[in-house]
Amino acid sequence: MQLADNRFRDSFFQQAISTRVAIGSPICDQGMQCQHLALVISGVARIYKLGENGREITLYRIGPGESCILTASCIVSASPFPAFAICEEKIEALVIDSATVKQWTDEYPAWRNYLFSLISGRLGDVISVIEEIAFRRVDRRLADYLLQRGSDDNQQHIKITHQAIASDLGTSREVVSRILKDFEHQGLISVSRGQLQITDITGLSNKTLDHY
Amino acid sequence: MQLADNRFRDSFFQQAISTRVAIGSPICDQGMQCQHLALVISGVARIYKLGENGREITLYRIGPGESCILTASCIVSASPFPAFAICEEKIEALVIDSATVKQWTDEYPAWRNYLFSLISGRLGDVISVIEEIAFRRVDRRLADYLLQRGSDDNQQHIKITHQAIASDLGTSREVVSRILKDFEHQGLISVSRGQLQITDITGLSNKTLDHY
DNA sequence: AGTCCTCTGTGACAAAGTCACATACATTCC
DNA sequence: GGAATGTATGTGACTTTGTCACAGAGGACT
Repeated sequence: MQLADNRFRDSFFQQAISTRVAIGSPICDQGMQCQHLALVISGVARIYKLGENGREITLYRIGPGESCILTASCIVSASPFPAFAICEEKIEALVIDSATVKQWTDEYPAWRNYLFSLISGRLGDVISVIEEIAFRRVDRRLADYLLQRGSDDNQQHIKITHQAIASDLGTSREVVSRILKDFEHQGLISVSRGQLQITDITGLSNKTLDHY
Repeated sequence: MQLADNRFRDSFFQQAISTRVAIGSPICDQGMQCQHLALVISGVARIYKLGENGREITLYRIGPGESCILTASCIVSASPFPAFAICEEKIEALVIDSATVKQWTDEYPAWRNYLFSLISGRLGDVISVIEEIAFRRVDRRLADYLLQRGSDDNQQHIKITHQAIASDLGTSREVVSRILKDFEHQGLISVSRGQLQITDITGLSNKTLDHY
């Protein structure tokens, strides 16, 4: 977002309250009415759905420069928050109360565009999730997931539990464990408690292909 | 949407072009850049995803008074349309080109709010779809689906093929056929070619319950 | 009657999810 | 060091869901 408008910049720094959220803390719970919009400066939040069977699925994550658009969407349409949000990496954020959000939306085009583009982006994210879970096999999605995670750190070393992977992909821990073991037997990765290592990137990449 | 603002009303009727879409016609294809926003006056459009295996899943439908918010989202963020849209019931619509949409968004608060609430609504719809396919069993979802369809016409008579149901639910035709046959054996419905009849609403309602 | 075309049924199999456990690893506390 | 505790992973049996390759069945039209 551009803070080109001086008036807006003033108002922004006047209204925004800085906060910190500790890792693991819940941010929003399903059914909450959102009174504030949080703009993330640093850290990561994970937005997810919780099924009655206890399974989870990650809808998307929010990083620096982004803000929880579900919150914004709730504020604008005054509907309850339809998911859960939790802090994954220590968050610094600027908090703006809902009345101010609305006011800015009326007054500042730049702010308006920022909100619109955030919502659009999330809508796209969420539709991608649908495509994944509705049409793609778990082993291929898992391969994709590992490659993506591995490319963060360029050592292809990933520190995560099977349960956490399952929660991201919206499947169960047993399924993840089984497939990881398969991958290991095929020499693509090596797994140990709470972490794993990709040993054959090209081999793993082939596993992501949908046409068998 | 309120047309309270006279200036807006004038501009609206000046810019909006009336169109009709025949049943079965495609409206948007995946990957398209949207140049227009369509406001549905009458009729229904179905927005869906298509998997490489040929399966489909319905994201949501658009009825009178609504408009394809994906289109709006594409216009605002200039990204390609991420799904398919097809006309299910003969549509009358008002078409507005994207430049006008943007202009109105800047000028008219009512229009802005309308767009925001549409996007929020769709985001909610799509998240509900995720919840369904990620966590609920197909038989329960199918029972829900039938009850909902049946309550349109209050005779609980539904004219639809198994394939169409499968496309709505994001599963395959065989699965739907199997479960429908189960329901029939349990005396809940009776099926015939291209249509079915609910014979035991309470029995079918019990099938929707997630706790076994 | 026969000829299309679409819709539905079926059986065998593969993939995914569930359940009830058994182990294995890591940390902390004697 | 060793025991206890808590979390993470492994496993087998089973159900549900998805896939494939067909076989029929029901209408519509000549």
